[in-house]
Amino acid sequence: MSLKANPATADSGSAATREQLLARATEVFAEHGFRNATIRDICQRAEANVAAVNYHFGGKEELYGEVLRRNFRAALQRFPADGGVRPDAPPTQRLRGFIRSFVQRIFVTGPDSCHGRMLAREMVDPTPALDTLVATEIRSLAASLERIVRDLLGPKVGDWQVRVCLASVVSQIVFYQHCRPVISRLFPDLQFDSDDLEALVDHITTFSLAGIRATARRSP
Amino acid sequence: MSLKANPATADSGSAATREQLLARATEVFAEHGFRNATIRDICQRAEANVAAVNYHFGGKEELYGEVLRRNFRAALQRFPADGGVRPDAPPTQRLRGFIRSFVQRIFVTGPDSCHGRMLAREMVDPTPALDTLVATEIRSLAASLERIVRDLLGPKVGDWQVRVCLASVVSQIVFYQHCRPVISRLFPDLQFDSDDLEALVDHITTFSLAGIRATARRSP
DNA sequence: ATGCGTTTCAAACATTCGTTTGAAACGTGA
DNA sequence: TCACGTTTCAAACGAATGTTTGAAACGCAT
Repeated sequence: MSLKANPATADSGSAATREQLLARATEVFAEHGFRNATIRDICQRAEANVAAVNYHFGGKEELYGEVLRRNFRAALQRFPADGGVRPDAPPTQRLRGFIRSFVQRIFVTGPDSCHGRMLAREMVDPTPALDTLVATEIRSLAASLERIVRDLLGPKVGDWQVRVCLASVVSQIVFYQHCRPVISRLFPDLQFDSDDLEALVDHITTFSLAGIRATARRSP
Repeated sequence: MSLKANPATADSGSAATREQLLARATEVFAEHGFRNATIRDICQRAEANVAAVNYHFGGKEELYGEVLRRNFRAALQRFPADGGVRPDAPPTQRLRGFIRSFVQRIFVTGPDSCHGRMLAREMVDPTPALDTLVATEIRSLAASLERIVRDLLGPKVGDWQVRVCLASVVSQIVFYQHCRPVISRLFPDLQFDSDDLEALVDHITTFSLAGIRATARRSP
């Protein structure tokens, strides 16, 4: 609060430092989580001083919040929730689009892969940033899947059945993110190239469609 | 290595201290994970000295390994993998038994709930203890589900299809463990009493059976 | 070139961590 | 009661952490 100015409006070399900090912090937070990530590690990779984070963002927590929001939005922009399928397409196709985009967000390599790992870490050590993320991003994502599932289930199926179907669909996707350490140890030779990924999308879509229809059949 | 004796054979008050350390360490490791759990916290709850962990177990990591193995076995003993269903029962019933036991292990309250949280933490920060756990416990658990799924899929379905079906079944269960922070934020009023739990087992079983059969129909 | 707000920097601060240490307390067989 | 191995304890150690600090370097309008 003492000699801190308004770095947000600065656009000289300061902005470059800010960008480097955000980029490297993304890596470090994804690798170690919020708590175990160290400012020194971030600043070293960004070739900045240890005080840079506090100067530009006010602290570790504020930096983390910005990193999390930024990367989630970037991933959602690269792989939109609808998977490129028109809203007026039949629900089976919309389901496939949703699953396809979600799988891509999970399996993408490179910098965009960080958001999934950060989100996975939020599941075991939630930070205040998760509340914001759920409210601003995840809730609308869930709502878009809910519309698809409701269209598939029909109007007579209750909210509870809808919710557990949502869970059954999403779970099959995020499983490959959240349980990777067990999967890779159980099946060390198992890998997913881009063809396998399409096959995986097919599988999850088929599996889910059958499951949803069976639920609809059993419910009313 | 200096003045450490052989505490394992001691059965005086020393054994009580050891048990308290194991019990309290279970709580603390489940709450904070291996890295963020502190020996001081554990020893304070166990009403023991900070040096007790090093004396009785040799270090934090050894204590953690013992806690993890112990609790996983305890949960698996309380809720056996087959769910109390005979091995010669039809595969649909065996699937339901497997799912039912798994759901109970995930949703159980009290001390036995710790092993699920610890395992969830291993998914984002694997420790050497995970390798042991996969080799000794999880692999056989996966094998027992694989037998069920193979019986349901039939002999003509390939290994890849079997594996993704395994994933689809297990994922729906562990989802409620791994994504609880998001679920509770999306649906704050959602809770699972014991009736809901049975309904959830029904749902996952129905959903999975339909999914597996659809996969079998599509595969050969 | 000068002055001033902005940005960087090395150093230090206050905590917290796992572990070690050496002595004190304890328990038990002789 | 005594002696000795076992267990507990308070204290301290060394390393690592987020943050603060005050000065130095920088950049640009005047």
